[in-house]
Amino acid sequence: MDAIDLSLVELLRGNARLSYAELARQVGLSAPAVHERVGKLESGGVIRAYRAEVEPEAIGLGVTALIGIVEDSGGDADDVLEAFRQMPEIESCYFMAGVESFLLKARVGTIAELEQLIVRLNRTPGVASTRTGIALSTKWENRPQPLTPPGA
Amino acid sequence: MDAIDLSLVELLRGNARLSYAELARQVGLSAPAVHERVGKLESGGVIRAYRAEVEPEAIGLGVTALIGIVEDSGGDADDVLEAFRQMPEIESCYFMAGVESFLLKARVGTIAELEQLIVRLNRTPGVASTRTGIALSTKWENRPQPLTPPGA
DNA sequence: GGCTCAGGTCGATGGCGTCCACGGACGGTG
DNA sequence: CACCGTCCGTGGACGCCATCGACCTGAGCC
Repeated sequence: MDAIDLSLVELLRGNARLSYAELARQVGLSAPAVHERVGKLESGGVIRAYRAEVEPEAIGLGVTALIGIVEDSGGDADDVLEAFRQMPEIESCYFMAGVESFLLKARVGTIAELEQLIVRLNRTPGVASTRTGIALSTKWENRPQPLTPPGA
Repeated sequence: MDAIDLSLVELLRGNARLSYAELARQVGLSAPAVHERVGKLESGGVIRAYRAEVEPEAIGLGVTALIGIVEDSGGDADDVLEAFRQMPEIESCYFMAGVESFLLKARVGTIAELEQLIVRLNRTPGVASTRTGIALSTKWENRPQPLTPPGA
């Protein structure tokens, strides 16, 4: 992970469809060299995926909610997690410090679907209670921040 | 936005670096046709960006926090928003229903940096108080959910 | 019917991805 | 010091891909 790798990561976070030739020009290496570096970043787990970022409303997912989960004292966190994983509406899942063990970001089409999701969550074994906040609008999301090399 | 557009979006959400030729094979059109469709999806705002998804720890951003913001009664939400926008640590920003007007997802390198960020947030004009939760681990994030055509 | 337009296919061409052989820099070893 | 792997890069070659223009086809409308 040197400065060139960092530049490549930053370039690809900004635009994942840049060609290797273009990346090569930007970092001052040849295309095969860049190809190899990016390959190593991928297989080394630094780059996890390349994703198109889509306007959620355009694909019928207009409702965003953030849901805090309080765990049952007797429950097993792994089982709860597995149950969450089965629910495709849950886009993100964080294990949190605090009373609410999990924070979920969910995306659904309608408030009715959100209601159904919350019911399902509350019925899930290991879940004691839920607390839902609705996002009225998303100002921005997953904005890449400029990379400062570790130790700068 | 027909079924083919939806497939293209779904394919690109899964892997943004697919070639037009490969997309064409998957949806059963010619490459130029796919090229034109994807171009329209981009310029129509359905596809907002293509991003590489990076392991945050690998680029020195090991601490994830979710911060709720209570607004000052006298403040202007736009000014607050603009102040948030200037803080690169804030990756996502939702305008919420409820007492806490905003929910922020922030990513920093160390707890010390998080402390500094919280101090800056509390000093921001228009911000009455903040409430910070720390993510101990990210189970998953921005998982694309299977697309169901609107009305299915 | 015949016009027009949207949206597709086909063919050509220049650039790109990717494989391979080669070469210099570096560090450990007789 | 000379020697020799190893790492990491370059340059060339070749086939595939992106992209443009020309043409085709079906739907909607005078």
